[in-house]
Amino acid sequence: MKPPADEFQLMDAAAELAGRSLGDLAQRAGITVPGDLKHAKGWVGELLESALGATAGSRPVPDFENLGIELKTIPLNPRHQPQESTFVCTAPLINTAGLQWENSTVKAKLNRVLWVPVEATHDVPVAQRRVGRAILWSPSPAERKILRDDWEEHIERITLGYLDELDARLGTYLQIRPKALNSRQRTNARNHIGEPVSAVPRGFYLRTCFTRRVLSSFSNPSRNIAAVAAQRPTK
DNA sequence: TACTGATCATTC
DNA sequence: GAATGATCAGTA
Repeated sequence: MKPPADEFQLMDAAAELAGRSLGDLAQRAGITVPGDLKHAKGWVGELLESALGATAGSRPVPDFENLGIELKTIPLNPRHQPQESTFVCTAPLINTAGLQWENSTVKAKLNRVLWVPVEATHDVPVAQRRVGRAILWSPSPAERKILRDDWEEHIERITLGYLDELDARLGTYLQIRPKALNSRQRTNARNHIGEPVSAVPRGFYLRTCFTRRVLSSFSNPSRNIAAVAAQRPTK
């Protein structure tokens, strides 16, 4: 699939995928469907990237670089709600002093996201799972503020060298969790007195409750309108 | 059953 | 080695 030239081409391509099965998409792309995702955890995401012409590869930039749009597949449980957290990007553990939210990778990636829901019921064979309607989303001012506050709290802990305190329970919407080959992997970091130390690599993740909010606001128009209205300054 | 910490595959 | 794509699986 060629990279979309603009947002409309991307949305057309995404709309064309709605209702199709992963087996269908894989066949078109000439890709074999894995029996399960245990040893192919990124397979669905990569299939959708291929189907929509994403270009970023493994660089820390949005998938559709020219459009500034990030592609995220979102696994749905049997009730068709998001069932997993969403990886955003690697968390920096060194040289974090002076980092600003405005220049952060998190902000760049979440500024505009194409969410593509995909059925993820374990009982259903991977090939039979269907793609849902894609949503082109940007954070509301209220969401932006919370994401920024979360990010700044995490970065401050890292900058102060309190890595031991980094914990998935911190952060309202944005959390930090291990992002590694295994628990033995290490990367460079600094402790609270500025000495070089080794630490498990971390990543930023969006909590499941956050993606549930995002999707439900789109599937329930009145709720979405209410959310927008609530942000309008009263006068 | 929801959530956190652990893990798997691939690319550059 | 570090970035991407995530889901798995044990436990609270």
